[in-house]
Amino acid sequence: MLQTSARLLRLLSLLQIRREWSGSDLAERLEVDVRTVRRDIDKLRNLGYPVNATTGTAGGYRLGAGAALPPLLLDDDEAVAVAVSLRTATNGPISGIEDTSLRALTKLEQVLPSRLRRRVNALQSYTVPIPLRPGPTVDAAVLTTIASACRDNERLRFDYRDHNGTASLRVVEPHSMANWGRRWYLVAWDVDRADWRTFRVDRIEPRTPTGPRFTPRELPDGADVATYVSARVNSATWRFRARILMHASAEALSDGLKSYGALEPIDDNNCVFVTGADSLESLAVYLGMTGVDFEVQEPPELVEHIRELGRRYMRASGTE
Amino acid sequence: MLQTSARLLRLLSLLQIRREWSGSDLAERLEVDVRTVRRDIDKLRNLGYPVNATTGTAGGYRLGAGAALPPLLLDDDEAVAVAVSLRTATNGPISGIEDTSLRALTKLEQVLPSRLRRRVNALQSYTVPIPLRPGPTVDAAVLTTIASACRDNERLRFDYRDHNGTASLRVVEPHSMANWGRRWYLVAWDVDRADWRTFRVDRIEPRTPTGPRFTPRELPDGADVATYVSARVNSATWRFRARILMHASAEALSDGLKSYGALEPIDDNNCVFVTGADSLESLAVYLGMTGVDFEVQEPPELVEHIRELGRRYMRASGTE
DNA sequence: GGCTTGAGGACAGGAGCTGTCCGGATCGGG
DNA sequence: CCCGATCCGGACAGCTCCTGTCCTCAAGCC
Repeated sequence: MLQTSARLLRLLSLLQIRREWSGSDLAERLEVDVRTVRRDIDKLRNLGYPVNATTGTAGGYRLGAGAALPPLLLDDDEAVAVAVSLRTATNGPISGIEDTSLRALTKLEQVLPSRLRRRVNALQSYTVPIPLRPGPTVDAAVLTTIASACRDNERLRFDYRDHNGTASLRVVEPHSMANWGRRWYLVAWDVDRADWRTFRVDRIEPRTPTGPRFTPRELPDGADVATYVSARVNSATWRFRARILMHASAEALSDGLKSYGALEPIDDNNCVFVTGADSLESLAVYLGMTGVDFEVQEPPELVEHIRELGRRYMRASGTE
Repeated sequence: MLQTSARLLRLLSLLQIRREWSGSDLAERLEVDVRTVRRDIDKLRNLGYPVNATTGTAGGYRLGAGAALPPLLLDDDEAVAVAVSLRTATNGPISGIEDTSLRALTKLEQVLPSRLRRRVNALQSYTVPIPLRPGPTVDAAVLTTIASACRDNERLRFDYRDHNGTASLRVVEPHSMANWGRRWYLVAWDVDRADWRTFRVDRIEPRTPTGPRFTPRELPDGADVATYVSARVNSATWRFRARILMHASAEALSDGLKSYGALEPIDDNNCVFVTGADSLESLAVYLGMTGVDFEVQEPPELVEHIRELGRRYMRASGTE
């Protein structure tokens, strides 16, 4: 019965909007009898969604936290907020959830009405262009395009700049994407070259529309994606590797720095911070945030950037 | 029929997992006849969800973007990713969606199974504690607690430090929260003081559990929340206001700085950057990111922080 | 103890769901 | 050009189960 199913969804939606509902309130909103509401609540419970009820004068129904997640019923604004947040998270400061965020984002964007998509894009343009972590950021729209193609086994055409800067047009059968370090990689079968290739996503410019569907291939030697990608890009994750002697204990710095690199304790007043970066400028700025004195051990070029920054600050403070 | 409703949800879920499904695939997964699948697809269409179908050999069903957003069916990992992203967004670098993110987050956390909630908290602890924007950050857990209480008309008890640092225990009937500048404010009826009060959320430490429900009151003079809050906190948004003379054109800096403050053009090589901050240290660091020479016009105390930062960089580069 | 709220059994009428069988339309490939 | 695969939708019979009504019981709150 269409009415019944739709009503169940509406009921779930109502229970998500406000915590506590009385049976008669729900009956009024759903335009059915109170008895039917009770039965619907029962149905939800049978479906695994825990609806807690309290009797008495201040009684009512409330949706609780159960074993499984009920379908999320978002309104327009909320959907936009979720999409924008997820887009930021795929480039974001929290490591370990980039690929899952991307999966959720792909799911959401597939069904996002176009008027909402426009709002997401508009809001996204306010994103802070100065990355908190050094390194290039990847366009979230590109990520979702590629992720969809991977998921749906659709051929992909894109312009690619390789590490020398030479451009080429590629037609590939995308296999999967991997998040390594701060970068995204696409593993795909290059149709023209008839071989497997690994592409850096920040160098990809997809062309629309995507191509026809294909039957997926196995990776050579039955390798899984993580090992395959790491074997190929391991060495080249960062342009620069840096070692900094910090004049503070490893514990004191741990909160702020541990997600950016490794801290090797020396004594109560010193430790070594090992990290990587693509841009020495941003690394130099970042070191200033720590509020701690430091000495650069590697790379020597970093010293020059730090001296330049120091001079700029001295000029700004009028102490040449 | 319970089976039917559940099957509709599963169908919607399947259509969100993969883009393209053939009718027989769906029939197999749902363990019903192909004819029933067709009827279910029809039901979804009647419910307003656009399911596009293509005929022919490479045909199939796919869920399209329609007028309304279908219920999102997330798996565990995705739900965690969404929650973490939203939590970050409430403190995040994108202005204009904080309150909506919070609403969506409240919705999600209410139904989040506890095992997932633990994972969200674990991941959240990796959040970068150095804020990109100057100013205190607010704990997302506190925000959702207060937002729930506002939504459900439940009394709230919390410890509060006022601007002098004196602590007090408050019992309030929360009315609503507002996001102003980089801060969160709670507008509430203070039960003990029998009057309206505005609290800064970053100074609130909620006590559990929340109190009993109450019947909501109107704000005095029928004011709306935005004007009410802005009238009270307008002057005190930032601890410091700063004017910086930047040695670059306003256009050149616009991309990076416009969301942090106002840029007043002077000529092709100079402009004034007007902004606010709670911490002069972070403002000093932030100015270094611009890569441009500058002079501080206000406040004078900022100069000292900049000089200190400059000295630290000079020491680090071995140029005392 | 009275009031309010949720829980749930019984029942009758009817709405709608399901599987089966069928003919039609469209697309792609041999 | 034809064949096979796919989606589309009407007809029909059987039967599930949904809905409103009426009723009794249990649990909180004042």
